[in-house]
Amino acid sequence: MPGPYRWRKRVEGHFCRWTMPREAILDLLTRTSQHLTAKEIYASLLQLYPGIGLTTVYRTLDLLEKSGLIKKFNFGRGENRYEFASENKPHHHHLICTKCGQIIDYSDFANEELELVKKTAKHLAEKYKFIVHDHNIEFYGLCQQCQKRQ
Amino acid sequence: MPGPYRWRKRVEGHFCRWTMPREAILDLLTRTSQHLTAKEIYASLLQLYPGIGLTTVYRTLDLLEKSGLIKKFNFGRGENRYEFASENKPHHHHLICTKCGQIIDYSDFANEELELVKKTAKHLAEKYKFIVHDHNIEFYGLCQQCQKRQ
DNA sequence: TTATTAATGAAAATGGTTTTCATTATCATA
DNA sequence: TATGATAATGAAAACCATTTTCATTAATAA
Ligand SMILES: [Mn+2]
Ligand SMILES: [Mn+2]
Ligand SMILES: [Zn+2]
Ligand SMILES: [Zn+2]
Repeated sequence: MPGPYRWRKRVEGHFCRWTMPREAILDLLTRTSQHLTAKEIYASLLQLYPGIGLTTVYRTLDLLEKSGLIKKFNFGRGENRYEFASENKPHHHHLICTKCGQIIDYSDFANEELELVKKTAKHLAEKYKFIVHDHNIEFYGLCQQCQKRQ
Repeated sequence: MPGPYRWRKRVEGHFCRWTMPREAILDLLTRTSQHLTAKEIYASLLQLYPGIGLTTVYRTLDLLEKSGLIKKFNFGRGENRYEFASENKPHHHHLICTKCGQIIDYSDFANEELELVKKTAKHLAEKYKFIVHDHNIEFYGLCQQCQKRQ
């Protein structure tokens, strides 16, 4: 019920009404570096905001994604994961451990990668008349811990 | 019940027993250029093999994927899609239309891409002690038809 | 303050996938 | 070729992330 609505101004125009659950969900995502599922977000907010519903979490995540404030990922483990996105935050991709599910953000070789991505996107636009809006790059393998334990 | 079991020899060692459903599913995937869902495979085989069960399709796809004969993709539309994979088949990535779901294979700039991927993988191995086994690149956007209609 | 109606949350529904379990079919062995 | 051990199958039920429904609540404009 409280809430200074820190995000209201930055979010104006995207939403008809700005509410407590929306504030809480967006705020949580801006504070964590993790890639959370809807259930994890729900569980985390339940302490602060006992009345919140999982349905609202799903609906809010959809809205936030559609307005470009967050990004949705499916790392192939059944549930979607979300992370905050903004212009300030540097463009990055993911390293996914196929054993434990750990996700590492990396942005190495961002320039070279961007160059290749741009070039490819331009080429694909010509060859297939396909307009590229976004791209996704991910590496799959084993994290350090999972290499150790066999 | 018939079936010359065309794939048995190439598949030896991966499976305890080679069966009609396994032959049929693998054969279908080698014959199509599409990225099929379990249900699509099931529907397609039902004509040829009326007794087949969707459960078996799911189980077989898991096995085929684990033995590296096919690849599993989640293009963010709820169901997984599968495609045949082999050394002969050139390495490629995907262009996904976010409106109609069409999937286009492309392998342009494969050399440059592979170079960057290798370099990045090596760097990530050093920096994060992460062993890269595979990678995935996809472009999202609008196909030609979907650009036209609106 | 009030009225409008967008947003919420509980419960039920949905849909892809997995599990269970009795039956069937494969294949090594005789 | 016949046989037995057991891997594989398929129908039904369970599972689980997500969506839909609908009565209630709360945000905002007037
Ligand atoms: Mn990330
Ligand atoms: Mn493909
Ligand atoms: Zn790991
Ligand atoms: Zn399209």
